[in-house]
Amino acid sequence: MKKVFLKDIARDLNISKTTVSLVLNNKGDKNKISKDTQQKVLDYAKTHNYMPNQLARGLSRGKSETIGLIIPNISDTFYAKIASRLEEKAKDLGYTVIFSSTREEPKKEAELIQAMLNRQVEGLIIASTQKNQQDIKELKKDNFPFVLVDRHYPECESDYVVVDNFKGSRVATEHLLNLKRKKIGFVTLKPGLEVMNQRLLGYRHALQKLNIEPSDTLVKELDTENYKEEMPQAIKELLSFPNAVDSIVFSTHFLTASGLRELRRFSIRVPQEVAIISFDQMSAFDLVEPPITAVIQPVLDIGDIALDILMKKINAKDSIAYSKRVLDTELVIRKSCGTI
Amino acid sequence: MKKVFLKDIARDLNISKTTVSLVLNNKGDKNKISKDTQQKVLDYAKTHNYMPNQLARGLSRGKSETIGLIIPNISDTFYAKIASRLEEKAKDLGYTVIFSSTREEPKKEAELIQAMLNRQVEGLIIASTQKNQQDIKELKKDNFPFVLVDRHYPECESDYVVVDNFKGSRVATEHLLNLKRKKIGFVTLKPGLEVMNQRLLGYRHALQKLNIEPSDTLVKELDTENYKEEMPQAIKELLSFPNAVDSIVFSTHFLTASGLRELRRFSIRVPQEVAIISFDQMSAFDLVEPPITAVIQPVLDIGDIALDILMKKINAKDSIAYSKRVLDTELVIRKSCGTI
DNA sequence: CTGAAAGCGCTTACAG
DNA sequence: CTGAAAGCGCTTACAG
Repeated sequence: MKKVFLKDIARDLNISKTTVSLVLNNKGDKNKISKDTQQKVLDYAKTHNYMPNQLARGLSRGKSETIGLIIPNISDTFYAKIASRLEEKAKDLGYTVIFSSTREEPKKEAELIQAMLNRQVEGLIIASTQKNQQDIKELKKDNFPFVLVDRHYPECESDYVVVDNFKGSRVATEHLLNLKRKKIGFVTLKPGLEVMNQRLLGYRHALQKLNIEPSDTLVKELDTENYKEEMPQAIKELLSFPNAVDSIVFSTHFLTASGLRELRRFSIRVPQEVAIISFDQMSAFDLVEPPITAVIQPVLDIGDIALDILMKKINAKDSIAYSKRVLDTELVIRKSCGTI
Repeated sequence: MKKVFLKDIARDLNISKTTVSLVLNNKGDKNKISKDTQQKVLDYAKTHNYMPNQLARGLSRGKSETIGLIIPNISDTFYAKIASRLEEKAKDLGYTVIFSSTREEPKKEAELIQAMLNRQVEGLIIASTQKNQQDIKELKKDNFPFVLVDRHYPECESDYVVVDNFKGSRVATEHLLNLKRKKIGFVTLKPGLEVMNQRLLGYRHALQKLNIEPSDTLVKELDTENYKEEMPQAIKELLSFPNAVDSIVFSTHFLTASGLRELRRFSIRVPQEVAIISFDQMSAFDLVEPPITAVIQPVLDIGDIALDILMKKINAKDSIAYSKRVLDTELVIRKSCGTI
């Protein structure tokens, strides 16, 4: 199959490249190209399987029909689901998505944004490291279309779609309190992510409402890279004096999985001795023993809404107001918190 | 930040675009551009944050520095991991990866391949629907660099890196047999995927070696789309006359998860009444009760090797011999098969 | 040492 | 109804 170009069609049909291009872009009627010519072009293109070079087209029209997705890690189920959804939706709109992972490194995030811009993406969807306000501001200044997902910069106005982390975490903690748990531990990641901070605040708030002063020793902050190594110590400390927790809130799915492994190793019965609850989940959390009660995020909605907003931005001539969406989480009660 | 182009640098520095381009592409020395000029260009580029338009560059050089990844579904943990690995490695080589999901539809696969070619990807990594030999052959004929992962076409020579599904499944079944299980069911997807076929054959082979004739009623083939709806019936049939299985092999991770849910619903004790083993796994399979014995695939290796092969193909002037890699799986024994 | 010019494969005002 | 020409932003033989 020889590759066929515009000029080949033009030559073989004895017409100009202009005419061919117009017809192929459905601008034949508007430009009053005779039905006859149009048909000839269409037929030729079909039989010779003509396919335009998107690089050339993009360069010429100044648009690439590509959007970029920047996330911490495509192999995290949460982001993979968002990516999957975005890709499906975007394809329907004629857009391709290119993705890249930051591995939580702000430097990489900065590079990736640049790389994507170089590739002339028309818009960006970013789950930021939240340590890169600089570049986000830059994008804003250039009026470049982008929407933040999962994580945004509270001090820096922009389009975003996130989840109410504070509330989700508060509700989770209250669930434990309602079940008469008093000593509630909180296992999370080292500060740096506003998302995690909000979850911590939600936990604190729930306790304070009941006049329980949340002791700092009840909060364990692990390193994103080394959480598996640090988990045993964290769990051990939570289990012993002065903590001796009767329940633990884990601030994200992989911490829950890791924490549960340790609880098992210490032969702690869940939920009898220690109840656990997870912010966010993995696909087998309902099969785990006990099935894990979790705060669920509306992943698909996040993808849908983010793309909607982005497309609006891309297609808007003038700058339009920011869309700020904060979605609710859902508490799925299984068995890891027991009953009263 | 105004965007700056080659011509801007040339104008401001009073030199030609040629010189600027040469310097920026590290061809300054080779072309004997004076150190002085080079430095000026570099400085200017740096301070003005010059970034080349990749569309233009790609068009001009005839290469896009992009590779395409076509998979059934990016939100499947298996493919997500491959994607993650590929992306990381590719980035180091200066390549961007664009991905798209086929949702197991051969028609979509065909479209996606075309779309990627239009975008001038330099190579393709494909986990095919295995119902699209047509397009694969086309790629071969055009001598276009591509490597098949996870699934290949046995009758159609090409580069590929897959796993020994037959052996993996045989080993899994033998594990059950060694534990004195006699009535072994097999839950898989409807025919169409050679991968699944191999796993079925591996299961059959293990039984036949012990002169057990594998009854067809022991094999349940579910629909990829509706497996959740079909699972209850399948499990029910396996549990009752004439099957009354004492163990089940599930041919892929999500079937295992779904099947286990049903076994629970029927209050079947695993592994006492029915042992289960899973081909492929999910991240929480070690936390499930009982922790699930599984055949593990070397995902990272698949990604690494596939990319290696692809890059070799891309960089080869002449056509080179096909690389056909069949990797071994690993049996991770946990508790879902019990002991003797 | 450096530059003018052609070319990559398209699109699109503009002219007739 | 249709075409010649310029242009998108680069790269790269070629000439001097």
